[in-house]
Amino acid sequence: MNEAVVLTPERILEATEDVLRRFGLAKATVVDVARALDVSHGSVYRHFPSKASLRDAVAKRWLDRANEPLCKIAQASGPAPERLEKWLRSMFAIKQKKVCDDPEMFATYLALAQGAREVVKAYKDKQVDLIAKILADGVGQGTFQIDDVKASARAVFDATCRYHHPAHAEEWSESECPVRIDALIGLLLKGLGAPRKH
Amino acid sequence: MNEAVVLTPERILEATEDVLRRFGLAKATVVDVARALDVSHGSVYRHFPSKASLRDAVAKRWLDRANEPLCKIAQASGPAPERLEKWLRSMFAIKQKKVCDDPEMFATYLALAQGAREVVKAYKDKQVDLIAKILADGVGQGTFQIDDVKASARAVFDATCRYHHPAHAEEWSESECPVRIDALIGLLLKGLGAPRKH
DNA sequence: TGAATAACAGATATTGAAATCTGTCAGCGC
DNA sequence: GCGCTGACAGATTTCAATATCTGTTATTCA
Repeated sequence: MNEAVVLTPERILEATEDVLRRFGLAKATVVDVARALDVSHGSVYRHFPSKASLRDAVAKRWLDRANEPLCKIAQASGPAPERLEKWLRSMFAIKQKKVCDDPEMFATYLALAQGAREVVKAYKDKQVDLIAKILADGVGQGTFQIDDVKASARAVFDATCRYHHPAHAEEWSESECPVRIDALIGLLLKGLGAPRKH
Repeated sequence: MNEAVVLTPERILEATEDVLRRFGLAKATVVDVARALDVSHGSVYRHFPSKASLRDAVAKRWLDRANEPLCKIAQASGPAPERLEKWLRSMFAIKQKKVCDDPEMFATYLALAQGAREVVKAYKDKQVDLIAKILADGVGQGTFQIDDVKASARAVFDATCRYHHPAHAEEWSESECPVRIDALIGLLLKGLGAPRKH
């Protein structure tokens, strides 16, 4: 009965992800999670005040993991336009990969995210901050001409929403997508005041 | 029994819209439509081969009606940048108005549209064509600098998706929306090569 | 003493039988 | 004859009884 192992929030989150993977969001219950850990479901409530808070924590873990590579790009050095393009393409690629690799799990996390608005908002705000970081670098380098960095970062985030917001995930596999992404990124870079080489 | 009035597709569509308004998409049945027209439901099937085709026709009517004012703007004359801005803002306003005025009916039509992919695709393509028309005018006027008008039109459409795609309708009422729309439109106009008169 | 439990109430989900709906078609009546 | 009807089969939906789940708490046990 796992008597040597203490029950931690971390282990509960791990088990919850397993249960979600196996049963999906609709079928996953706190009782399932407890069963997977071989404890009573009451014990789970000692570490998370509600099922909703447990779901929020899982969502946060997932989003934070997905954000890691983007943080690295934003904090790197180099010409801002290239870095912004790389950042955007990475973001699209990360999402696209998640859908392709395991559409079912993606759907599960998507549904999960819909109930964790606060967490999602923080995640989006962080992404806008990362874009703003790159834009600010570009202004410093003279490659971007921007009045309001924060507002422009938000505009870039909004403008690319078709290729990162999960509501549009179904359309990411269309064949014209890459060409359209190229056109969009080109338009945005030009709008930020970065002359396109070639 | 309405003996003087012939049963036409038009009358059926009218009745279907009424039924949808009253019962919503989930509850609306062909039997309801027939009852509203005081005919047997078999008669409806004389004019529409299936419930799906009836729904498609209703969706098309609705979308076409919504598109009318935008066609006018695209076909008007005047400086392209101003016209594009007006076109985009009108598009946002039309959608936003629909959500505000009757959120329930909007949800109904949204669900309806999800099942009428062909119709929706045609509608979107038409909107991209309208944008392309304005862009081409701008190129002729020297106010836009664009390599590929068609691709740029699509990029503008994609970039503004957050403010016209119904998947984002819930966010349209947020207080920062207007300011974010301003930033987005500014960025796009700059990207199209139109110098902003501040 | 403090982490875990087991029993519990109210809320939510499942299930299968009954009702309704979709789509078809032979026939009625204008 | 032509447009409509009404009855029908199979698919889908409803509904209410039944089971399960969430969140709480008094109790156990180490």
